[in-house]
Amino acid sequence: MGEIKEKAWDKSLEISILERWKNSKKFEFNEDSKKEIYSIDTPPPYVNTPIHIGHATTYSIMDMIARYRRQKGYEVLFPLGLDRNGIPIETAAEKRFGVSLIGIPREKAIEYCKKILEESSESSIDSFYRLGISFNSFEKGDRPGQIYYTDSEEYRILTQNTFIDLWNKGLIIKAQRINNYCPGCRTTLADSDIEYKNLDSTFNHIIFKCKETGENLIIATTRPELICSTQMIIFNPEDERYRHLEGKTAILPIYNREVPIKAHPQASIDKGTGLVMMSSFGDLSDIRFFRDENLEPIIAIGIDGRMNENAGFLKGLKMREAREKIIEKLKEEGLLIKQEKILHKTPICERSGDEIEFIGMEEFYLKQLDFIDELRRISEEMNFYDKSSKKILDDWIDSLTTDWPISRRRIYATEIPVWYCKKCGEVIVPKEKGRYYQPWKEDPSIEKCPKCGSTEFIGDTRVFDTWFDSSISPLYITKYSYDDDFFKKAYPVSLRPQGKEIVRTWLYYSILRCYHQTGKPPFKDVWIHHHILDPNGMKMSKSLGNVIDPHKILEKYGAEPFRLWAVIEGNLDKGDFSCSYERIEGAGKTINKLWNVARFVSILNRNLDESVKPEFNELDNWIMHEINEIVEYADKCFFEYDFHNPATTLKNFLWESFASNYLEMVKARAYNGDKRFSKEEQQGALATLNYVLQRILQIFYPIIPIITTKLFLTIYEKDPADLEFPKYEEIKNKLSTEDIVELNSEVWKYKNEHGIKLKENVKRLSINNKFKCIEEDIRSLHHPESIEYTEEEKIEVE
RNA sequence: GGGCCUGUGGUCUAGUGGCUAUGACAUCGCCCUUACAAGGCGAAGGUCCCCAGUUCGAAUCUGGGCGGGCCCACCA
Repeated sequence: MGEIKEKAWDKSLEISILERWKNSKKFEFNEDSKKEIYSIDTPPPYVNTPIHIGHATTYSIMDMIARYRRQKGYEVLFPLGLDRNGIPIETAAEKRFGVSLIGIPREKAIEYCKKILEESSESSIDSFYRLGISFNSFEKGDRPGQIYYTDSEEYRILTQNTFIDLWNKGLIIKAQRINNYCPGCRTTLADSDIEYKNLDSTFNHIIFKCKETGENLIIATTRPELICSTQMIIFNPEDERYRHLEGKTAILPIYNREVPIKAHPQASIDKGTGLVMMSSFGDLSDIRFFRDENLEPIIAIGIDGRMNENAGFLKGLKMREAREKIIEKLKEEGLLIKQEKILHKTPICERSGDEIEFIGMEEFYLKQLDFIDELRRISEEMNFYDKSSKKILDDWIDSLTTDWPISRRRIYATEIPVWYCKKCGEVIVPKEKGRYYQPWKEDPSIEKCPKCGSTEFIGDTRVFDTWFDSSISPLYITKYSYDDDFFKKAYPVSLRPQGKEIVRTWLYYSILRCYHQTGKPPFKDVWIHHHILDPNGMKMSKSLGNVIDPHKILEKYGAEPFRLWAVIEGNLDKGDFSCSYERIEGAGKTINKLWNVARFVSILNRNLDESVKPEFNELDNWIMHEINEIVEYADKCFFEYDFHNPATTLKNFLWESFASNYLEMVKARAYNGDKRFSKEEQQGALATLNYVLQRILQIFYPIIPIITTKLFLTIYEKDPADLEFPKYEEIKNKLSTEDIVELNSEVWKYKNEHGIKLKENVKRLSINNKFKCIEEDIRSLHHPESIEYTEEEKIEVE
């Protein structure tokens, strides 16, 4: 038994515990353990950006999950992965070194990316350490539980292996399709890479001619540069104004090409002039329209983002320039009769912010539309926390309309392991798995083309979409294709914790990819968290400049007030909540209260006498009963990833029931300075204090592990990490919390109103006879000259 | 345009049919009480967004309206 010396908890005390964890390797994953595995597929944070408050919060909660599961006897797999592939790394390198990675030798470009990765130092790892996150390891390596990089050879090999599998199963298609294309990143994008933004645009009213009647047809469009690729003019079938045009022909201005006019419900009567030019392609709806109507697209924008020969005099211009030029020309010729400013929901690239174009290109696709029913079925097998989050996934699956384009014309990512025969164009995918392929700089491992016998090949220069990598993290951490025995034990992964905003990417793609590889769902449980907002309830974003750096919070308050705040403030799987410095500070008060309660108990423990058998009274039974109710409640909630409600309950218990009421009433008995109590009664008080305190510390341990470890080690010389989660014990009690609180409150109120000091006497106390069993405790706290017991519930003080 | 969520004292929040609506922060008053003044006790503060309905009874259920948020979508 040790005694707590420091008068208050201070964040400087955190370091010794953090060091202890680091040095003891306590949380390392033991592959040989006989325990059931509980695995967590942590979201790999991007390495070149420091973690923000949302990361700090959600990783803290993941840590609570991991620690609780260890208390419950699981072997917990809790690795940290770092995402190091993709466009953000390239962009960072371009910015840092002032170069464009496109157009320079690829080796050089990769070198720049590696340099920026080295420089980015992994400050996030230090933040996780300071938050007390109990990852299995803080060292990089290939053993289960160690830190992994998504750009490591092992990870990239796994990505390529899965591609080879998919290719062999016929699930990869190479096809020329219309794609989302980002002119800034110069690559094809999936629908999930796109967001919509309200941008200013101009509605241009332009004169077309009807060939048969010679009348002017006024058409409003935001994309005049696409007149050259227009293949049809439509109006709504209900639109009286244009019904006579059905089946007639329109003549495009400037280009003088003839296109049919047709009634079609996609045109709405009250938009623009009611006449719409259908171009290839102004937006996604056009793509569907051309497909449905069997129209031949005229592609006018090239992969360099410039107009091509189909645009005639606009050839070579960028889209914006072309728009200006054609507007000028239309004005000159008197064909532009009106311009109005509108806000237009414009598809833009999530990464670069450039406006998306729709361009036909040959890309690799992973089939997904054929599997939608299966994906829905295996999604049913996973438990969602909170349940309502599953709808985000269902909605996304329902809205899929195309297969997943997985090839990107970029540099720093996993290479697509494909070569082409120079002579006949045959696609060559390597047979051998387990090697890292870089087709842009090496030859395939075959001598000659199986089709034409040619010996000359050309490697594909493209890479995979970053999600094609990160979607197999559940396979990687369970050593899929590297260690079959381990994989069998560890897959499916127990938990996927992730943000709601990447349900359509990370979660969805993980389900798709793992389904293709294993036929099974990747996870047992999915915990979807919402967002931490700024103090004004606004989304935090770099552009708004309202991002709160967790380093500042850690420096000011330390990890523990922050961690407690993260679960007290709200239920992150039920909704967003705001970050607030005052509340974090407020949580610090509870940390300090816990410290002092424990300190007080540790001081009272000087009176402990193991040789005396403790005798418990109804006050002791009451508080022991109460803490056991919380043990049971917390166990149930923690199991379902709810830390908020038990933390709130336990916090109130600590302040009210335990500190303000039980401790105050039992002080005299625990000291027993004037020997009013028997030795057995005194030991009953001390045993109860320690019983309750240990349980409080153990329930709080997953949430605030640093202070609870410190206290437990000092007072009880045990590490709570080595202890099981406390078991519920049934303790019969006669008195309730309401009884005790009401009694004390009435007396305190009376004394307060009558200017009587707390240790002074009151004349008479009239209380229900149920309190008789704790008479001495009541006497020693309130000092009544006489006590009357009645049948009434009413409490009277005089 | 569609879907989901949401509206409770100054601020945040609990509360899915029942006594006088929970708690925290902030405010005010009193108090050094053998741990904690980063504490204790107490007080003040609310038309539970609005309207209508169901019910003996509505913050809670239903319909409508207003406000806020998020996601999705083919508006030229």
